[in-house]
Amino acid sequence: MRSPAPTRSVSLLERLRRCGLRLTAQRRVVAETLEGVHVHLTAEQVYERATARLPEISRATVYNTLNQFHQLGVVREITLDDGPKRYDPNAGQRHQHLICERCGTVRDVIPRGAIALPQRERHGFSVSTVEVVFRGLCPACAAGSRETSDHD
Amino acid sequence: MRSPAPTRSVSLLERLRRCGLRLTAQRRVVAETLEGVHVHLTAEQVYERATARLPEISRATVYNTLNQFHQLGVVREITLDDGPKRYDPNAGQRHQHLICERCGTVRDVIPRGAIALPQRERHGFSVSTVEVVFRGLCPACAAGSRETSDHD
DNA sequence: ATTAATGCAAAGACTTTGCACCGGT
DNA sequence: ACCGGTGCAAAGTCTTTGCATTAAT
Repeated sequence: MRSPAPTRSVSLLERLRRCGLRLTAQRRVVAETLEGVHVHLTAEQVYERATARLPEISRATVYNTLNQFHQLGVVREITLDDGPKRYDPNAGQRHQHLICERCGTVRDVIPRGAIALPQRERHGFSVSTVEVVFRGLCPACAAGSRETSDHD
Repeated sequence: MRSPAPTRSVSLLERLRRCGLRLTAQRRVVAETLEGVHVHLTAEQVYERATARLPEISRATVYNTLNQFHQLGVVREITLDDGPKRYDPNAGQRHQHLICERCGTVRDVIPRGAIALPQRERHGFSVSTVEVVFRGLCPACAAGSRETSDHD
């Protein structure tokens, strides 16, 4: 095959620069941590992984950074029924979530058709967005055994 | 008109008794508080309203009670992106939610058709439930003025 | 009488914040 | 050099918990 296309859509880091944020080691590490996985991590998990690459990083910075990313719209926040929030680097791209009820893993799924609420069922609300969450068991958990999360 | 039908589906309280829970004033008040509104309250709001009827009630009891109700499946928990959980007395009945992005009000809407994820987009997950949240502005907020919640 | 339920306050989980120092630009 | 960013620890928000007391059955 030919050389891998550099079309790899702008990296998180590049997008950060464009937003006027300084390119610090911490932000780089947080961004890389998020981009490297296709499941959605909690702030604590990001902190753990970031610490492996950059031991001095602090929790506060991880939280701050994740919030900044979120505000910039480059990362999405996912709130589960309990436990901490998770962060999804795949923002911008409209998508829905698949959550494993056993291990908590969160994955993206690409949307099919638009889901709309009929006028008469809107109770007068003006609807702007729709979120859909599918819950079930991930392959690993459905397989029977494991209880762990983080099937990277 | 004739006398109102007593068909009023079993009350929360009655359901509690059937679950073997003791019928205390606290539980009665919490149940009544939840049943009286058609928007979904936070634990704190339930506590406030309950206190009006039963001054001695404690926050702990409100939280405990809401959790019990949830575990019994008579009340549903709703987690927003931020802020505290909300409690929906309309469990059992399958429905979706309409959330006002300005004031945070949460209302129910009755489902239309089932929403399914095509086999090929399931990433191996076995999907058991689907949750849909519509976000927008409630009539009051859309109207322009107010910023308050709790349009009972 | 039994034993679950309550109230209180302390603890816990998760997240944000104030401030002095550090390091991109 | 400037000023945003970082790290630390303290504080904040929401929720749970331990234990002595109270009350439903």
